[in-house]
Amino acid sequence: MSKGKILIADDEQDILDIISYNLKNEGFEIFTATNGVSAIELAKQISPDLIILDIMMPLKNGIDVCKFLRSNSNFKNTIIVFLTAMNDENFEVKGLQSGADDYITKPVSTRVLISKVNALFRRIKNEEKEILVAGDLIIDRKKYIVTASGKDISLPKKEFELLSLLASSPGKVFLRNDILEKIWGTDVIVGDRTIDVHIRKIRQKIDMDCISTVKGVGYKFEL
Amino acid sequence: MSKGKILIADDEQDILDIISYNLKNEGFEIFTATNGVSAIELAKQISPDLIILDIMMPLKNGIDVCKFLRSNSNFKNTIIVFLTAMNDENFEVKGLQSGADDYITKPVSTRVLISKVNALFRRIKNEEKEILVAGDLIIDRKKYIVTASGKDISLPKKEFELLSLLASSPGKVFLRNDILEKIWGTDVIVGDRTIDVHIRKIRQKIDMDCISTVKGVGYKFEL
DNA sequence: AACAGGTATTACCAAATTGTTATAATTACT
DNA sequence: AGTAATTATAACAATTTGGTAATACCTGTT
Repeated sequence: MSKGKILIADDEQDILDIISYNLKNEGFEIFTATNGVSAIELAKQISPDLIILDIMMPLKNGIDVCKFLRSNSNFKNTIIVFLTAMNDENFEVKGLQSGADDYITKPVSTRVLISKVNALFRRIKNEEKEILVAGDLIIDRKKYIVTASGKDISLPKKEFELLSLLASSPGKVFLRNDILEKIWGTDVIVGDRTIDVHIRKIRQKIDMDCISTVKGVGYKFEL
Repeated sequence: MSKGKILIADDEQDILDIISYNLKNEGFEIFTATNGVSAIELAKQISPDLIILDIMMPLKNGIDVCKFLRSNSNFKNTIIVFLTAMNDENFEVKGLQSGADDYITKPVSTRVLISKVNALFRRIKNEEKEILVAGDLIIDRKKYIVTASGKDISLPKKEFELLSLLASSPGKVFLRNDILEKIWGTDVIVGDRTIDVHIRKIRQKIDMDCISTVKGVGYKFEL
């Protein structure tokens, strides 16, 4: 059984080859596309676990592909990451805003690539884990209890869920919309500042510096 | 009676010592092995409830040990977890694929270790136990009798079942829905306040402070 | 039919949680 | 540096939730 299906889209054949080769060696099942349109086609057919998208591609660029996929509920649980050139600072934000989970900067070493991919796959499993551990923080989803530096902290439901969500994918930036959808649901409408306030309360209660703000995008949990 | 048998296999004596010490303190019965082969031998002899395996060990590595044990029906219900070094991204996935239930990253803090192990044990601690003991409370499911601080308390059916359910996984928060489903069944529809009232009666009768409310979530039994 | 034990419902109250608003602080951009 | 956009904060308001006690309902028994 393969470790998972990965779709890679890039217009440079060399890059496609290198990445494919290495990830195949790691035991992943690899599919490739050389432009945005065929990336989408292929994605629909094979339902990959992870999609690696180059930004600049013919027919449809990576960001548009990502937006399209994200708007399709079939890909709600698909991990999408971008391949970006080192210098393009902007794409990082744009990429994250379009709903990507992470990005990888080109050129990328084999080792980094592999460990990133493995880390991303690990995330899938984390979301349903009973106990999340991050540094000094233990989040016990069964007991509904958070332990920070040995002290039990009881968070009310919303705060707990929010922290739990963020901590389920350390490093991943969660868009405000995603957070709203996952914690509040689609039908409930709450004001703009609601998330901030909850984030603040969490930061206050567990006094660790582990939730950081990514302006214009969202929040992420880290270390 | 010990809280359970744990076999720890690691080639570094230091780690063995630290983990053993802490888990013994927690009331577990500890056995150790320093290589894969003797881990298997020992496992056969003592039938541990939980096996903690280092990946890199002499003679037979942790993954192979795990695969072997999993192929043996005697160990179908044994919990197997890996100890992995932080940087070994690969092994986590491979480990889980080989049939392990979880993994613990090295170095691990005492606190994390203990809560993980306890959580794992909670998994096997069946909800079908005949007699539940929690502190001063004895719940005899066959006789339908609860004894608190030596005094017998007779609870009516629903109250008994409710207490019995909560006490079957101390610490775990039971959602109202779960409770309704397990005690009342899916087809019966009862009002919103029903659970509360029963909880109240239980609290009243056994006068201990052992059922706590997690607002918006449910109830849990503790100490 | 009246009773009794167990179970469910209701309505009201208190309290915790959650959401909003207005204002300050920060950041990003020109 | 100045401006606009975004986020942080604190105080407040609204809502939800659970606790409580009294009451009604069932089912089987006498």
